[in-house]
Amino acid sequence: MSREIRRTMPLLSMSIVMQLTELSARQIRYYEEHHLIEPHRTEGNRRMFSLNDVDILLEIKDYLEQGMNIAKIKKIFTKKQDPAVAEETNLSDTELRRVMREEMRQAQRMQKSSIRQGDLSRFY
DNA sequence: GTTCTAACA
DNA sequence: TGTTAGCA
Repeated sequence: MSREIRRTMPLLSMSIVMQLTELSARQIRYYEEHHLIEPHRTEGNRRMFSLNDVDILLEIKDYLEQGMNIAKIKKIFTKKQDPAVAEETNLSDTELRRVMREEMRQAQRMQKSSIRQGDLSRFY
């Protein structure tokens, strides 16, 4: 079985993922709405998560605990999947970490901005 | 009993 | 985000 399949095979129920990530069902569904995860659906429209989904959720949880809002987290994940950025970061792990640290700093600066987040979220 | 969507305090 | 309503 390929690595990709093991990673994306849908096999986890909502209740399991809730315990694994310690996130509420409300939050998990909300992050799906924002295309941060893409769980499969059963015939009965029930969500089936993959290990990859759980991985992403745990990462989201980390960023959340560091004070980032969905808009900023969304931006980071979008950039991560961007082919151009992927090529840049492929230079080395060290470089990738540098880029991520920069993302974090920028996000935290935004968090402290006097301008209301609601207004800024549109641009991210 | 569990999960889903939609909507509201 | 939590929570609740009404379904499947």
